[in-house]
Amino acid sequence: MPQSVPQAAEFEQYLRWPITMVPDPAGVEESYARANEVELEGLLSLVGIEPDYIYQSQRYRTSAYAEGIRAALAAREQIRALLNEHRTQPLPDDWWPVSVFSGFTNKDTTTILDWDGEWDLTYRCDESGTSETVDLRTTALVKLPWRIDWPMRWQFEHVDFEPAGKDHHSEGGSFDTARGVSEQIYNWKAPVTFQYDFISIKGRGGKISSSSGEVVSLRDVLEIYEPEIVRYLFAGTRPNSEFAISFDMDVVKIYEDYDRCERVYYGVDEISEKKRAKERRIYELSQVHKPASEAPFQIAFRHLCSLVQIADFNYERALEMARVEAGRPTLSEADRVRLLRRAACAERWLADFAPEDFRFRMKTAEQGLVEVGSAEAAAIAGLAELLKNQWDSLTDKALAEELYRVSRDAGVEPKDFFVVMYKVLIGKEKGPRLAAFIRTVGRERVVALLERYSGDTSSGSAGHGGKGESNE
RNA sequence: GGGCCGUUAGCUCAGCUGGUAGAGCAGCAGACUCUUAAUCUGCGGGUCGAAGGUUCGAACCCUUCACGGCUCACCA
Repeated sequence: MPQSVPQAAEFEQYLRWPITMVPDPAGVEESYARANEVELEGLLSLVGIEPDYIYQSQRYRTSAYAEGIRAALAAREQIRALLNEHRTQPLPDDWWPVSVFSGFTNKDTTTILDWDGEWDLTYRCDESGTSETVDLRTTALVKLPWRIDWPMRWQFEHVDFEPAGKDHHSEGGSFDTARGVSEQIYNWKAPVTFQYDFISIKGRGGKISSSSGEVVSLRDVLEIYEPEIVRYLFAGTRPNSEFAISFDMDVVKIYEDYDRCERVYYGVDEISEKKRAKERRIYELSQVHKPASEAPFQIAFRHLCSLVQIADFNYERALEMARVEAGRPTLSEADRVRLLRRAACAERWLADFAPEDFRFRMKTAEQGLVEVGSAEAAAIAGLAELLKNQWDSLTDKALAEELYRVSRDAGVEPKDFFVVMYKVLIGKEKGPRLAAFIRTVGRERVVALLERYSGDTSSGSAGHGGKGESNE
């Protein structure tokens, strides 16, 4: 019973039913099967995949496969022999190349009694003990098992290209037997194929496991990665090699890799001609829409993580900070849309997967003060003074130097001063590189936080404390 | 048991149709005293899992072996 079904007990009754007849647990779609289709189709379009869908359930429901099913029945012994080639246990004597759902209980617990050589199939419902004869041309109850269903559909839909996972491509796997069935029974040449490897998930903190039943879907991936980057993961990896979609620190690296690929594509980064051609192609394949004519404005993911937090998760403000930093007059609408989504991914990642070191929240003037010693208070006051008076002339580098000067003037070890500053600004002992951080946060906000320490002083002491927990 | 895929610098991996090996991260050093995977610069010699073979020449081809992982023989 999948985790996505909250009413597990109530749904017990549908076990062994065709999934197309099981109701949607959410009560929205016509069936559980359809609900899953709708979900997937919606997600696929987000990454730019918009196929014409063929619904097998409709094919079966309308008896479109009647000919194919009859052909399988007629070739019963031939198919049995083909399948037995790769089986440890030969198929039992009463085996038929079809499976039947009971018209009485909807379950697949049935026994086939007879086939008349044409369209009539007689079966018994094991639970009710009732028998009936159905016509293949009108019934929706008769299906082909996978290894026969697959080749039958190759012929029916005229499939000439179908890659598949390595489970199908193992010797004796379903592609193997399907090829035989397709060519010998259905007179259809097996499609061109290749084998792709599996994709795994990394960095979800051990929660993901088959035993817990937690499943990671494209939806989860898209909460962390932009659609283009999801495509990039696939475009940049050979199909037949395994890779993992990471939710841990690798996320930062993947974003950086993608951004570099983008810069190469637009000729911003120089690279050898050989590699360039490859990177360009990977970039093209990664796009959901046509690549823009101009290089998009980039904000590094890791930097955006900081900006988004400084801006208290107001994405627009985060982008505005980045724009100002980069000295750009404006942001194009396309850039805005893209970066807002990236900001949302950053927030999601910070909340769910980022190491603690990445996370912080700006202190507000309403929050209580942290304890600081008198010397430290003096240093803070000195810095506040400096920021008020010389803000416009301070570069990152100049400010960094001033930080040392200010703290030494007040008789505070720079190392301790940094700790105090982080506590004052974000309530932690560490944080982003201080000088650049202060400049990004902005004068008003920093000064407002610092000036609160100008008045009375208490005799606290700045404590130390190791902090090095990382999850793995 | 069969099949597939790996085994390249500490780590993660690139190396197209063979010409004697590379990128990121870490690490080290330096940008006046530094703080996290948000700055910049310089530095890395690893018997390319092992042994044979083909070749003028192999990490890339062939054979065998070792180790690791996945997969099939139930189901869609």
